[in-house]
Amino acid sequence: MIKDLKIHNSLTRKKEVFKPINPPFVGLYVCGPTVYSDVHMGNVRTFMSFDVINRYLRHLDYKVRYVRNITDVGHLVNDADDGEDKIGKKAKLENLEPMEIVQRYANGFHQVMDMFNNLPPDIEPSATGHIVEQIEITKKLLENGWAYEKNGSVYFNVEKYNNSHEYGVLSGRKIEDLQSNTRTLDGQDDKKSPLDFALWKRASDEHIMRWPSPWGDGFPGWHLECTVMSTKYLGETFDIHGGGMDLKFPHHECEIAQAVGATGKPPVNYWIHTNMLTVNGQKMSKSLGNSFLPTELISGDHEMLEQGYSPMSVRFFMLQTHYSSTLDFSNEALKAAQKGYRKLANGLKVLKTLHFVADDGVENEQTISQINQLCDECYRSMNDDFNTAKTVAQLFDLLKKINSLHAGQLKYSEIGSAVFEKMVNTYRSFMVDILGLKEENPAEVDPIINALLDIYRKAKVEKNYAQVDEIRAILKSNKLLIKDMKTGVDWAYEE
RNA sequence: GGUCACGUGGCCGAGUGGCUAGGCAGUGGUCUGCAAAACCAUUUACAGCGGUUCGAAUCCGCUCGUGACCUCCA
Repeated sequence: MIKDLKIHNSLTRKKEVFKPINPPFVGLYVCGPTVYSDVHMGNVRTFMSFDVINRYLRHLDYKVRYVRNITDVGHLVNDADDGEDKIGKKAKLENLEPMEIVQRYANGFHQVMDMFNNLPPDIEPSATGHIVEQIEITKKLLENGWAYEKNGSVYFNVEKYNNSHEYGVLSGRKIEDLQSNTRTLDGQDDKKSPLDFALWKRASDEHIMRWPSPWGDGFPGWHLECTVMSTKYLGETFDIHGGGMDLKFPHHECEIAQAVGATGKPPVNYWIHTNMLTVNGQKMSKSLGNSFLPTELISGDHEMLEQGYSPMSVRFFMLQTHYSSTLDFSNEALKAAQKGYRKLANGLKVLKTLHFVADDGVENEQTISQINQLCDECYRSMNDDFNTAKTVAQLFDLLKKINSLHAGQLKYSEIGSAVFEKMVNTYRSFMVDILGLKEENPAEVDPIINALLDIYRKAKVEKNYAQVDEIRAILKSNKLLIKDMKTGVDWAYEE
């Protein structure tokens, strides 16, 4: 297996050969959702990108520990001293316990992840489950002199940190620029500098989510949870940390500062940031009101959608683009993706019926080397910073060979059994295991279709074309096609 | 305003110094009772201007345009 994986490291802004700290083990941490509302398709894109990364690392036989958190406290609506917690706010609005909100949206999130065929993480820790650890690291940062307490809140002293370390390494920012550009927000009197961020916040009397601490009742700051949970389960320095590009600053920058402040070590070797999903060129976000929910996309029940699109079509749509590029949503692009996915899925279906049999074909060196190259290129593409778009292109080319075999245009003996097996295995493992594109339609329809096909065959032999056309129409109305080939009759998903 | 990306054919999107990306749509062909599917072939490109180079979509500069981050955000 070709195993020279390169990853674009956001920290160095370069493509680097991936070297795990402790092979074959790999630690992968991805910032999960804040469960105060439904996840939208933009969120889904990020988690899907990391799903493929996780799947590919496993395919390369790395022993991955994939940690993706659930943020259930500490994420504030704004940065003011009396800033409301997102979950607490929603709980008040709906008159529910905060943990009911958390449970509801966490459940929804899991359903969506499952629907798009994302593998679950190995550990899914929550912020509220790690309050003790967050208090401990806050104490440590106070001890080390990187933090200060004011009125029951504890803040990280960014300017002091920047004197001996580089705050802004990840996002490429200079503290002077930040200082001159930071907008003045109301109610930040407790902070020495607007750049400082909260490690621990004092809870006002009406604040629901609160825990006792050495500084009084309060709750942890948002950035702290990821530092605590990533290092707890993956070590003080671990391999890969991922998230959406919009988390680069300030969230991930703060994580680095906290971790370095607490342990003296950089927390992460490779940072991976995925790009945004856009709608008409603009970032999909709840505040802009241009976001689709997964359910809306699938049902087509949204004013901007002309029709519904199946989860696997959407997955394919996203994988046709590199994770680091923006991807724009449009009905045209989605329709094209739906057809493309069906075509690939039909390949998966065809594969089940293909078995190598020695026939009268003559070994064809050119075809053989072509197939070998395509298979190798699948690995090379994925090794090149998880280039799924390029990998998909190889799969389409492999599919042509598979379809040629199926239709009798290419003979088995032209490629030989070894190459045949390689082709079949490569196609299947890249489609199913690595890209996570499974067959969407239930296989249980098979016996009924086969019975219809028997009648169809008989009608064709008897030249009863009226009945032939009728059967085609019946299947077509169920979005299935009949394929007449030299080698026989088969069915396929309509494209 | 600061920082950083991006601008590829009808649409979506890879590529990043010389070698066909791919998908969708279109056109021609093979096959077929007719189709469809499948396969084969094929048309429309690298925002503009200048520079480096034997050679640039790819590197450099400028111009124009779009976006992201700088505030919660995947």
